Formats: sequence, C-alpha cells, structure tokens
Amino acid sequence: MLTLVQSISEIIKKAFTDAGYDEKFGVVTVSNRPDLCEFQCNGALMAAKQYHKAPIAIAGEVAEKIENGFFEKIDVAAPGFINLKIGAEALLGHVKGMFEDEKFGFEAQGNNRKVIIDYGGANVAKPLHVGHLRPAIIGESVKRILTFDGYDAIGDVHLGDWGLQIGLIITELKRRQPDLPYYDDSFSGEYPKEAPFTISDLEEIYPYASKYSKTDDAYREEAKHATKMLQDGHRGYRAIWQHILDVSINDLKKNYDNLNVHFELWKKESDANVYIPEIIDDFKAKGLARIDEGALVVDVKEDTDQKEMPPCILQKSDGAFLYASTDVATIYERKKLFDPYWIIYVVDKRQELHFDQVFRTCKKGGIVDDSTKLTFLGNGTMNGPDGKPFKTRDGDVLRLEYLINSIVDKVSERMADSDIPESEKRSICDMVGLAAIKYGDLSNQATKDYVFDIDRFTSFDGNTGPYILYTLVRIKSLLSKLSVKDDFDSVSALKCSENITDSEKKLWLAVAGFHEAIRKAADEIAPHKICTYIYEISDLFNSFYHDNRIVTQENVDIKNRWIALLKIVLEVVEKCVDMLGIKVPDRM
RNA sequence: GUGCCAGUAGCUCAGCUGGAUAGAGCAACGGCCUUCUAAGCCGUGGGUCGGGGGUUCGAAUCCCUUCUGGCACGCCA
Repeated sequence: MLTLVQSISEIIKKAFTDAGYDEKFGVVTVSNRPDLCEFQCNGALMAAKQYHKAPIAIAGEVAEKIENGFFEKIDVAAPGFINLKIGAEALLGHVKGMFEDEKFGFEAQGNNRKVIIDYGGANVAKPLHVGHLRPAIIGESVKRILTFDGYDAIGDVHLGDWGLQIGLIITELKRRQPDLPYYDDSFSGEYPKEAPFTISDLEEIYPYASKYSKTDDAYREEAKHATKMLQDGHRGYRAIWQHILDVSINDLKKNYDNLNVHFELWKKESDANVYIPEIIDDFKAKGLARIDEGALVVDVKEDTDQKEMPPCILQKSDGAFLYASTDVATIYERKKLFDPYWIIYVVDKRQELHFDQVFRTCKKGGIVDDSTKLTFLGNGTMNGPDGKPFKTRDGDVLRLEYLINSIVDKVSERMADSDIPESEKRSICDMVGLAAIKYGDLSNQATKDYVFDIDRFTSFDGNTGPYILYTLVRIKSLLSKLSVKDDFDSVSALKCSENITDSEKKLWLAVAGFHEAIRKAADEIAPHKICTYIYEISDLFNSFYHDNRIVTQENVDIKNRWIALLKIVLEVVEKCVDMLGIKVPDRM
C-alpha cells in the first residue's frame, strides 16, 4: 500500500493538476513545523519560478482545489507553504490497511533477489574483540532489514583462516611441541583426532607468535614458509589447520550466539583459495595482469579517478597469495555458488581502498558483470569515552565477552531491587544489556566513529535500548491487564474516531509512519533510521500513556480503539527492534 | 605529498537529494506518584551549525577556500 505521505501527495498532486500546474510540485512531506501542521507541501515555492507567479498565489489556487473530506485543516502560509492536518477518520482509515497486512502495509522491493552480507571478519584462533562488535551488530541488522524488504539475504561469517596467522601458529606450536607427528614428513599414519590445544591455548599462542615474529626475522621467515607450505597442501600442516578450525568455530558460534548474531554461511577464506589459480590464469590469458617488481598485479586505475589508485596485487613475488587474492576469489566463489544480485561488505571502513581495488578487479576480469551490486559499508571505529579507540586499561584490545559481561553486570545492579525472581533475572539482564549495547551502537550512523560510554548506555535514561524495551514491556503489561483476547478485532475497533486527543493522534501518525521509516532505512542501508523512528514512537506512546487512563476507560468504543492502538504500536516496534537484532523480555 | 571522512548546545549525537523559528538525549534547573511499571511524564535555560567567500528569493545542507582532528595510501589482514 502507499505510505501515508504518498497517499496525501496523490491528493495534492491532483489539486496542482486541477489548478493548472504540473503535478510534480504536489509532493508532500511530514511537517517540520509540528506546531502549525502535520504535513506540508512546498511545491508552490518551487513552481513559482517555472510559472513566473508569486508562490503564495499558486498555493492559494491549489488549496482551493484540494478535495474535501480527507483533511481537518488546510492552510496557506507565506511565502507559499500549504499546511495540512489530516482528519481523524482519514487517518484511521489509512492505518486500517496496516492491520490487514503482515508487513503493516510495507511494500517489499527485494523481489526475493539474493544478497550476501559479509559481516563476520572473525579470525580463527583469535577471540572476538571489540573490533568485531560493530560489523556483527550492523551486519546482522542490515540482513534483517533487507530480509524484511523482501530480499533473500544470506549472512556469511567469512572466517579468516588462511593467512600468515596460521603459519605463525604452526611455527610456534612446532617450537613448543616439536615431537608432534605433524612436522614429521615421513609420518604416514593417521593424525590424532583430538587437537593438541584448547581455545584458550590458541588465544595465547597467536598473540605471542605475532609479537615475537616482529622481533625475530628468522622466525618470521619460518612462519611465512609455513604459510606457503600450508597453502601448497602440506599434510601435517593441513591437519593442524583443521584442528584450529574445529576448535575455533565451535567457540565462535557460541560467542556469536550470545550476541544474537547468526550466520547462514560459515565460509572461510580457504574455501575460496582453490579458485585462485584459475582466476589468475584467466587474468593472464585476458592480458589484464602484469608482473611488477616480481608481483602479479592488475591495474585498476580509471581515467576519471581523482585519487591515486594502486594496482591490485594478486600474487606476491614469492608466489604466495594474499588478502586481495582471497577476496577476489571469494567473490568468484559466491558468484559461482549463489549468483547473488548484491554483495554487501560490512567491514571496518579503513579497508575501503582495498575493497575498491577488489571490486574493480572483479568487474574488470568479468568475475561479476556490471549488474551485480558490490557495496562496501565501512563501519566506523568504536571509541572509548576519551574519544580514542576502545582499549583496556593496559592498552590491550578488549575481548568482546568481557565488554558484554561488564554491561550485563551494570544492568544487574540496576535490577538488584526488582521483585522479579532470580531465575528469570539472568536472562532479562542479558537481553537488556545486549539491547543497551546494540541500540547504543546502531543509533549512530554506521560509517561514523562513535563513543561507546558504558555509563551512558547503562544509565537507562533517554534514548537508549533499555528505554525502548521498557516501553514495550509496559505495553505488554497493559495488554495483559486488559485481558485482550488473541482474536481481538482491531479493524472494527477503528470505526470509532470520536474524542481523539492530540497525544493519541500523534501516536497514530507515528504508527502510520512505519512504512516511510523502514523504506528509508532499507534504501539507505541505515539501521540508525529505525532507531530514530522507534524512539519517536516510544516517546509518543509514553506521552499518550501518561495522558490517558487506559485500563479504566469506560467508553467501550474508545477503549477498543486504544487496545487496537496498543497492539499495533507493540507489533510495529517489536518488528523494528527485531530488525535491529534486539530481543524483548516480557517484563523487566 | 595524495586522497577519503568528520567538525552542529557543556557532553553524546540526529538533521545534509536547499525551504518556515536548526532538533533529540544526557548534564543543569523547576514541577508531577493513595490511581495501568516514576527505568516514566511535563516545563525552563543553553547554538555566529569550525572560519571566510560564492550560488540562490532562501544554505547546517550545494560550490570554492582555509583551519583543526581522524584514517588510508602494492607484496600484513
């Protein structure tokens, strides 16, 4: 169905036509002067130039032609605004359509086209840290938004399991446990099923090896060599690598689950690796690649470029592949396996140049055709209250689970004197804590850096996740007090439009704004627009709640209309919150 | 050096495809609980939209310039 703004625009466009003007000027927007009106049309101001006429005169003529019946008030204001207030009956009439549609009247535009969203970025053998939080939260939300918009959206964790990091671990492991059979080239038996390390071991080994390699060139060379051997198929190294995968993936799944972040695909860099040779052969055959300083590169500079655009390196001078190779191969693989219409990368924005090169390489080599959309949605950095990247007191990278725990602890303090039984409290704190983190993150623009302030996010006041949850819980509580039956007929409850107060009408208008808000969020891949919307509607609900005694309302028609209102607000906001990846408790 | 992004109230951020008096939240101050969850509601104060030019009837928004901060710039990922 049309959005409310579109429906009103249709009426105003007709008035412009009837008054002898181009209908394109009849576009209506939500008013930026709520004290004057609910909707406004600035078309007369724009038409003034074309028709060489005073805008106020045009506005007057158009206003004359506006159909009666839909509006409560039509004003013309200098220098040429047309100000509109919708009638209560028309508003309820519009909203009725939302009740009758499972998407609340939202028109999905994805047409079931396939979109792959790459938002994991986790590496095996390394714990998730704060740097993984934003892509995970934003990516999950983007996936849910696009799913709602009718796309066949697939989340891919795209694990980093194939670089020097594995070589480093192998090297360090060999140094510590040289007697293991993996390094014995003459060993031909079966390797042990059990990994020779735990996840905790790995989390210690990798940083150690990484650090040490920076001080010892021979060690570093050995790690590079091990990486190459692994890529070339060394049997023992492959076995170690498989152990690393098994141990890590198990742990990562658990951690992502705790975040309510789920991937449809658990693909890895190594999966794409097998395609690299054929891709390189193809680039060579097409004459698109050249040798430069011993490395195989693809020139991706275009004539229109204002900036420097270094070539994309597909193969290092020592013959090994690197991240550009795997990223190109990954797109190749995705094209081959899924033939997606769209691929979206939710990755730290500092990698923009790299992905620009990769995308251009893919287009140039015909790995994807021009119709395939490749989007880089670079996320900003999460900073601490000092405005600098979030670190522990010692200056180390903060593990994600520690961050989550500290938030949940703060929430628990808040809930200490609530009368909710301890058995339920735990999961409620988890939900509220996660909502605090996610809402705090998603309410900022994805591409911008933002300040993650634990005290602010857990303060529970104002525009926060807990406030939204509190509002939803409040509505749930009301509906339960009202003993609303599941088969309550909301549509017929809308027949009564008497005694609609200002705060109620504003809330209905906010409900009607759902379609518009989600449309924008989906088109611009902007979860923060959903946050803005739910904050507005929650705020309006709480005002309405304050102004009206719902449970004790004696006029049955009005009470039923209010029940319908509660139900639709609850459903709409729950849907929004779900698109952010946030779960709602029944009470708090 | 080249390029990208940011600079809006004391703090954290919206708004940016040009429109009326630039909006929230926090913090400050003042009200509202014998009544549906006060984790709430209502109100007050607070801004040369980094500076300077320009385009326009009209600019936080578009263009140029400048200052400040962040980031990225071929064999790490």
